[in-house]
Amino acid sequence: MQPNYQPQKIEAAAQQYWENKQAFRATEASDKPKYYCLSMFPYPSGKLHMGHVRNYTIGDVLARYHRMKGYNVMQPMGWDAFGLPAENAALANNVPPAAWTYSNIDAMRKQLQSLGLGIDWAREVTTCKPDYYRWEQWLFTRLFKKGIIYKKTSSVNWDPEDNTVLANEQVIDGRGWRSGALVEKRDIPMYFFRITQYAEELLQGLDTLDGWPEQVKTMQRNWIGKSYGCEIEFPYDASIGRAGTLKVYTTRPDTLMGATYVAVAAEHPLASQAAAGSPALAAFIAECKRGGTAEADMATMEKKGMDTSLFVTHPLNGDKLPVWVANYVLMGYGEGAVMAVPAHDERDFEFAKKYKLPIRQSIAVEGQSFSDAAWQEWYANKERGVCVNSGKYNSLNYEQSVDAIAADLQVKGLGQKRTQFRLRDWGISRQRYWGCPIPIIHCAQCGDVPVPDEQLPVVLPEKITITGAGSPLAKMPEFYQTTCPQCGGAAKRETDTMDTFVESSWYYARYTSPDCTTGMVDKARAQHWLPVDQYIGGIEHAILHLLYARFFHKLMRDEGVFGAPPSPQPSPTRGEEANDALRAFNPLDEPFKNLLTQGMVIAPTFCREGEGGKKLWINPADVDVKTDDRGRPVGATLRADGQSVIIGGTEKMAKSKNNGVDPQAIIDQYGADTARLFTMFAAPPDQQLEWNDAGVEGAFRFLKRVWAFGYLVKQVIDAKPASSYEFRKASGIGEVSISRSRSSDPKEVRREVHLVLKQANFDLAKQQFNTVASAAMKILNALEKLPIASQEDFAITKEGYSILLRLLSPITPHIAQTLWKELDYGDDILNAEWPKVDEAALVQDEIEIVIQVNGKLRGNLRVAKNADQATLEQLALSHDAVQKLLAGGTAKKIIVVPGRLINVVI
RNA sequence: GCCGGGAUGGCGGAAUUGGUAGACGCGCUGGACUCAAAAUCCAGUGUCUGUGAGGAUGUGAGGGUUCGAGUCCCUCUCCCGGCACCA
Repeated sequence: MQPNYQPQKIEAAAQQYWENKQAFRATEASDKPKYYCLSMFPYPSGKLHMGHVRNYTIGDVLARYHRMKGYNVMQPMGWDAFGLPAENAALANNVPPAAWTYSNIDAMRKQLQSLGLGIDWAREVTTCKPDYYRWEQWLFTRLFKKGIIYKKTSSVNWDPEDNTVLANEQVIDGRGWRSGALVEKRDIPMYFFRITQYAEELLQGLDTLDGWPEQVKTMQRNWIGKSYGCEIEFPYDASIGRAGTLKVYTTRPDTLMGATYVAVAAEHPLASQAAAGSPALAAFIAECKRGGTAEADMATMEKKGMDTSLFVTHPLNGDKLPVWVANYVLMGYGEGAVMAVPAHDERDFEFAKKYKLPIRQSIAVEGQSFSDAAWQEWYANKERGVCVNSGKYNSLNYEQSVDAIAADLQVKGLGQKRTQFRLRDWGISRQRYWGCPIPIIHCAQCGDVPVPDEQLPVVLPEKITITGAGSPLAKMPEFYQTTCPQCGGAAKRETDTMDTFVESSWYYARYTSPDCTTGMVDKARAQHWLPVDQYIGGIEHAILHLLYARFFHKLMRDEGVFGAPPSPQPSPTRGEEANDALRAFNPLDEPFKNLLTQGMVIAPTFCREGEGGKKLWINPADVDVKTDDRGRPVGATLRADGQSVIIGGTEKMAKSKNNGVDPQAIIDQYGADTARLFTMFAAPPDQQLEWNDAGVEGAFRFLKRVWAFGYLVKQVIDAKPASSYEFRKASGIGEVSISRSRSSDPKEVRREVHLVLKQANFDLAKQQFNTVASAAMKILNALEKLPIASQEDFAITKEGYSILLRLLSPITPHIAQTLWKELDYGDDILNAEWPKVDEAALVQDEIEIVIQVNGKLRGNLRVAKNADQATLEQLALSHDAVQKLLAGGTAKKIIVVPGRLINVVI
């Protein structure tokens, strides 16, 4: 055994050992319970970043821990290989997206392997390969025939200079990122997944996900946004062109009597109709169409509107209400029109003040007085309000007035109660090249015809030149010229590709049988491995990816992909009790049983002011930070020139701030175990992780101590000592006399080790790995204090060290495996049993309890473990500090918390 | 703007869920070893005050509940994630 810790050497050897044994190959043939551990697959950008290291280390810790706990673990890896960056790289470097992607995958696979992850690489899935996307196309054609996929027009960001659709991130301050042209909204036909048909099930399914963070479920609930309200129709007569009704949806029908105007979106038919006779209005509508489609922009822009000079009739009181066009009303939401109640909606209030529209109070709250001078919080309160100025509805509360108003609307045929979802259907058409081709053929005779099974996959041509303008496939006749599968006539293939969220919505299922050539998955293997027992990924995926994957799972279930009958679905008509039975987790309904969302990796930033105030960002690796004699930073200098630099904030590692740390550099210098230990130790998984070079050094130092201690144990083992003298000689104590203080008492050390192990088990259950790492440090600290001067000392040391290695094994597998074997604990720590707490070792005769006076710490006492309450009270009262504060008086009350404290109230 | 989080020493964080705030690590200070440095080891380290034992104070800000609050309630500030075409 080497006396020094040499990570490069032992990591290569351990990885070779696992490779030779095919240690991480997962098969269905096992009598152990299965554990499917999945980390979100990466986009193959070409370089591993710290976020990946963190994500995959967390997954690997869970996978290895469960293996030692006796599970048959499957941990796969693959590539989310379609997407925009490949096209951007093609533009920048003149490399075809396919070639760029495949070489990135090769580079990243090597990097991931150097981290020592326990991955079954035989299950690797690459989404840009036809054998994967073929089955996505297959599902598409089924869903198209079923009507789950349909076509409609929808708004996109249009760059009028490049004649290209832009992604939201390509729109910067309302302009195209490359052309700089002002972006406008343009309506184009797209394919949509009817996810709204599953809204109710997606909502109710959240109740079965006990293993998901409450935070994520709340975000999804709010995103789906089920609301209870009314649809209301405002009639108009032939005086404005032709007679009809304007339909709106509102969650506040109780305020209907306070409605003073209605507002429609710029794209609404009534708006177009009014614009025909008004150039000013037409100009305003054109202005509304300027800018991008991102919701955040729409919600933060200044609220603007214009009167159409049209009027509609209030359905209950017959008032004439003006129709306005407003930029904050969106055609894609609800009916594209809203009734405005300025007195009880903050947005309508602002709008009414700005355009001097009437504000009419229709809700009152006791003890509050209404004034239209300024908005007050209570105006929108629906719990405490009652109707006023509302005729026959006066003094009714929210529920009563909604019932009464809905009933009256229904009698008139002008409205009814309706539940509504905020969730919109999922548009998946992309006018891009590097994505999965949409398997549709457009025939002048037969319309949109799905590509027949025998013609799948529709293969994306990989030899191509990207220009950045327009859709490349639309310029390739050899791709789009085809014949109609139905009539055999000349036809045109669809040239749009699918949203890359489609590929990432079912990869978890494909991993169960990546080689299956007869369907999306092999039914038996999918049933064996699904659901994913533990899914790990960034919190930024809390809504979109995780919602789409849940949706896809249900689509596959209903298509019979898993080969089991679908479970009964929740339905409002089944009643609450019937639905209760569906609140238990069902692997056919939900793909991910447990979810862990990790925080981002952040790092300090440094910069200098360049010309014109432009900031030049400097990599932290090139900076020396000076501190005062207490360790507070007082300044920083650039190592290259010794001149000072500005210390910026701590931000997400990003190219734009030049504060990234290359994981490969850390692995090369310290080894994968150090990188893994630091990322686990520095913060709990769900929090942000601040990168810190000194902390990395600390992790490395700890592993060196672990190794050195192992070397010492090995020396004692090899010496085969038979007497106290020989133990002392072998462990290096020699003749030095030992005073057995509490920290060097063998029984106390053993107690400490088992106590820490107990806490570590608790922390592992909470998935709080930073304190598991600190538990390992505590165990080593305790063992180092115990002199090995006897057989008993050595037995406790060996037991403690075996616990330490097993605790470390999931986090730093290479060093743990190497030492496990060197010290003859066994051949393979992967299959070692997880250590058990010896409760007998924890027992103490005397315990320490705290004495408080009025809740303030005043001292402590060592008392017999089973002292009774009266004894404890007496002991507390006779305590010096308590006597002093009592000053001869008596205690009002004594609170005894068993095993913890006594609080004397005076 | 809307939805969801977060804030604890010089720094990352801990506190078994209302019971000793600051575990563990980093940094810093002093010491040992060394010709010296590195590495390693030992001791100390929230702040203020005191020679000292000690005392006061302290978990983003302000208020409240409680014998007792980092933890529960109310109000506010700042920071982060998402907002449907980045993945």
